[in-house]
Amino acid sequence: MPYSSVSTCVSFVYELTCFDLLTDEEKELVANTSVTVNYKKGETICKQGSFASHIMYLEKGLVKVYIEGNPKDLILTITPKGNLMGLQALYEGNSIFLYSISTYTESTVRLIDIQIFKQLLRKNPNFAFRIINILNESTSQSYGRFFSLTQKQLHGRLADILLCLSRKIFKSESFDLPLTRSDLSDLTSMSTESVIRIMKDFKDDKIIEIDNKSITLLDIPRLDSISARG
Amino acid sequence: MPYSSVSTCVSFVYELTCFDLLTDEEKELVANTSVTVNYKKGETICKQGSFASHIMYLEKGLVKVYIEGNPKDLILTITPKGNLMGLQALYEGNSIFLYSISTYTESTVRLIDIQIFKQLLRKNPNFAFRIINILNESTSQSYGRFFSLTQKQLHGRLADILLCLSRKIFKSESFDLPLTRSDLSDLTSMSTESVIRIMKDFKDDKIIEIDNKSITLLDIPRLDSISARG
DNA sequence: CTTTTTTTATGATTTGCGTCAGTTTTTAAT
DNA sequence: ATTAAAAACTGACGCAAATCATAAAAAAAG
Repeated sequence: MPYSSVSTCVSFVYELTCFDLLTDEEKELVANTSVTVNYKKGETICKQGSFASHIMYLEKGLVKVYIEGNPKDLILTITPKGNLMGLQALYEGNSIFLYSISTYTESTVRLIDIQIFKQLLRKNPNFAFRIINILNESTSQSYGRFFSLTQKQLHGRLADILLCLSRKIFKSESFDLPLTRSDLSDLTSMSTESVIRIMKDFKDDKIIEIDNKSITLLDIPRLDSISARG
Repeated sequence: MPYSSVSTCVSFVYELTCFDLLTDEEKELVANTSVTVNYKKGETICKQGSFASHIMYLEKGLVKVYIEGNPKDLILTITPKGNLMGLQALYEGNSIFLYSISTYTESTVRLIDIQIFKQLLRKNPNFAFRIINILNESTSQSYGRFFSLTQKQLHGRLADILLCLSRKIFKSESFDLPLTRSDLSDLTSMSTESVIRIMKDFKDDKIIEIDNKSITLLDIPRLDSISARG
């Protein structure tokens, strides 16, 4: 199962910094032309289909990137602080957001004018190449998630998400989840009831421990095995 | 249903030409350092997980780009001639293919050394920006397919694929399918039997006409409606 | 042309998982 | 503290779609 080790929930690509590749002059240009905005929990940062005037950099918080659907949305990634968002809107012509983004927790976003960003791409090839790297890393993760959601059944999908949250977002086998079971059901493309049932299965099998919002992964090898078997 | 109009099967992004942005000198470099290779029907062009030494340009044929899974593969896109493949392997360090590619029909591929391609990206910012465009267009289509496969049920998924084949690949409402029902089942993430049954449903409802390998879309508005309803 | 293999087709059976309906617990608001 | 609302949980039920079994048709190989 080649994709079992690939992250299936997050865009954590942007630990690849890109701004350090800019000249001092270019950095200053970005600093002078960008602004930061605060969002409360649950607010929408950008809306699918709307005109993309900015590239966004998440300075603080946790957000979801999702395609709006009826009746259910498809969550593409969870993105923690330190990451660029909206890069897929970079086109030569006018561009629109492919997805909506809203916050799980209180967040701070730096808005970088997309024209200035494009200008940097055209002026600074190393910067452009770095952005290509970031886009490709993001695509790689997107494929991992794609595979998980289309080829695995419920237990495998939930195992994937728990492992990914633990490894990529919280970097600990024990963490406080700021997501509801309903959020998890969106993430795994399953019903809320199924999330609850499978969480209970995992708990009964001593694979995880749940205390209210706190989750501890007790048996990661078994989660990996469940993920691999699908 | 916002993604109903998005293509759900093909990477047809590369009608955006990129080579015309190269200088004559750069074009010559590509011409002198690349080779073409012929593949028979069913052959593998590149293998997921292997070292990516080349970017590939499909000069002739029809191929599938897919993630290998057990027991079923996940087809990411169908790609017709005139398109670049393997761009997602562009990394600053050594890179591996995220997916395998194999041919549906006899195909010809131009292999462009990945180091030379990277060199072009670093030297020619307009070229690099065009590649970003192509990658983003590809991602956009990938999301459309992602949405289709995860949020729609069988009839909607098959309608999506038939519409996409008609509009993007064959550019006609009548075409000879070089794919088997089993290929279609891989494309739609359903069982072969389900493909056959739903094709029959569509045929009985006079939505499509099937004569052996030849398919004609008789009622495209209804297919659109089935696609939109999921 | 004949045989073998692949593909297409169809019905019967099973099952994974969503939906619904109702209860308990937690969180938020007053 | 009290009430209201949201989230978590549980069981019963139904259905979409996979699996299984088997046969017919088409394609490929001999």
